[in-house]
Amino acid sequence: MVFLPAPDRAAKKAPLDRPRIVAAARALLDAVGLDELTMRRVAKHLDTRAASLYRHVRDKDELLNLLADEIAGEVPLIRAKGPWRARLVNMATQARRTLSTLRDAARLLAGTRPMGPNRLAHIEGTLKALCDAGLAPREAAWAAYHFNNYINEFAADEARLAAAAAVTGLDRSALLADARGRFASLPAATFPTIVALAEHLAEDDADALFRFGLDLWLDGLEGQLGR
Amino acid sequence: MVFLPAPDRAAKKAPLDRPRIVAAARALLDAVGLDELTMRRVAKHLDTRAASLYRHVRDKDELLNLLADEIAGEVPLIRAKGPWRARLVNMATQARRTLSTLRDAARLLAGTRPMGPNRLAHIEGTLKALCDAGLAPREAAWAAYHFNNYINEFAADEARLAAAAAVTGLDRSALLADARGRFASLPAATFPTIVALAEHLAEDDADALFRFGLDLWLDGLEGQLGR
DNA sequence: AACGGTAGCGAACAAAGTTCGCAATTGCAA
DNA sequence: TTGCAATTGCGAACTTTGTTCGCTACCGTT
Repeated sequence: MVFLPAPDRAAKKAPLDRPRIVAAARALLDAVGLDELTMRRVAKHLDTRAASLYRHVRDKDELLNLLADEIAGEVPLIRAKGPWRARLVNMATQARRTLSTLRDAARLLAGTRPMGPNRLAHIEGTLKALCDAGLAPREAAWAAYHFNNYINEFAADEARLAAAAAVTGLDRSALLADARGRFASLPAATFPTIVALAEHLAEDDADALFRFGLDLWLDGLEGQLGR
Repeated sequence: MVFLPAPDRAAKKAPLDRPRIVAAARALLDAVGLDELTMRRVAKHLDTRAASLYRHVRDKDELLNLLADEIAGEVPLIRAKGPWRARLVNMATQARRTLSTLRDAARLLAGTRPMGPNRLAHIEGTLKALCDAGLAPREAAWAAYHFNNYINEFAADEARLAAAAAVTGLDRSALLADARGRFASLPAATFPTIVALAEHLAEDDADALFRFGLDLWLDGLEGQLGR
C-alpha cells in the first residue's frame, strides 16, 4: 500500500490527446525552433514523459505533419473575389508575411506533405484563382504547384538564414553583410560578374526580392494567357 | 613489446586527408543517400573510425558543405556564348538533369551555403547571362537568386519524393498515383477545384512541369527587359 | 464488485555527433 | 643516425535523440 503521490491533491492533470500535443508542439516551435523541437521537450511541456505521446501519435513525423497543418491554418485565406492577379498577389504576400513571422514555419512546411485540411484550403484557393484567370486545367495545376513552391521556398530560405543567425549569434543583416564581403573579395579574374555585383548579391531587402520574383512569375503567367 | 598487428604486412593504409574523406562521402551519397550518410559510415568506408575524421574536418556540417561543392562540380558549366535565353535554358536543363540523377544532390545543395568554387562558378555564369540580357545590376542579382533557387528547389522536391518512395517501398509513380487518388476523393463540396483538377495535381511528368515553370519565369524576365 | 481495455510512463535500446586523452607515427634538426 | 616535437589515428565515453517494451493504475461497463 503506497501513498506517495498524495491521494487526491487538487489538479488531476488533464488527459493527453492529439490537440493538446499539437498545441504544445506549436508553442514550442515558437519558443525553441524546429531544430530543438524534440519529443521529450513536447512531453515536458505537457508535464509528462515522451513515451506517453506515442499513445496518441504514431511517430514524430506524424506530429510534424499535424503541426504543419496547424501552421497553415494561421495563414489567412484570401476571399475568392476580384481580379485573379490581385488575389494571387494578396495570397502570396499574406502567406509570406505569416511564414516569415512564425519561427521556422516555412522550413516545416517544406519538409512535410500538404494533405491536411488547412493546406488543402490554400491549394483550393490558388487553383481557383488560376482557373478564373483562364488557364487550362493542366496549366492551372502546374502553376499552382510552382506558386506554392515559390512562396514556401522563399520563406524557407529566410528561415534558414534566421536559423543560421541564431546559431552564430550574429543577426540577419550582419550575416548578409558578411556574405556580401565574401563576394566582393573573391578573385575578380575568376568571378568578374560576382565581384562587380557583390553589393547586390545578398541585399537585406527580402520584401523587394520577393515582390520581384513574384511579379516576374505573374507577368509570365499573363503572357501564357494570350496563348 | 607488442607484435600483434603483423609488423609490415603489405598495405600500409594510405593516410587520411580531406579529399579522400570527401570522396568517400561522395561515394556513400550515391550508395545510401543523404539520410544514411553518417560520420561513422564515412569512416568505415575509409577503413577507419569516426573520431579520425575530426582531424581533417571541423564537423559534419563542414563535410556536407565540401560535398555540396563537389556535387556542384559535376553539373556541367555552360559556355558564355550565344543568346542569353538559350543559355539560361541550357543551364537550367543541365543542372536539373544532373541534380535529379545524382541521389539527394538537390537536397544537399538546398541545405548548404553556396560558397565553394564550383557553386560560385555556376553563379558567375548565371549572373553573366542575366547581365548580357540587359538587366540592371540589382535586377540581375535578384534574378540570379531566383533562378538558382528555382532549379534547386525543384530538384530538391523531386529528391524528397524519391526519398519518400525509398522509405515506403513503393516507387515514385505509385506515390504520385496515390496522391492523385487522395485529391480525387476529397469532399467536392469543400474542395471543388482540387477534385476537378485532381488528375493533373500530381502528374508524373517532371520534365514538362519543370519546363513550364522555367518558361513562365523567362517570359516574365523578357517582359522586364522592355522596362 | 469484478474485470477488460486503455492510458501513462520508467527503463532501456540503438544510432548519431562529438570530445578526450593516449599511443603511434611522422617530419625535422642536430 | 638519433632525438624530439608535432601531428595523426582512434578506443572509449558522453550526450541527445527517436522509439519500444512491458508493467501498473485507472476508468467504465456489466
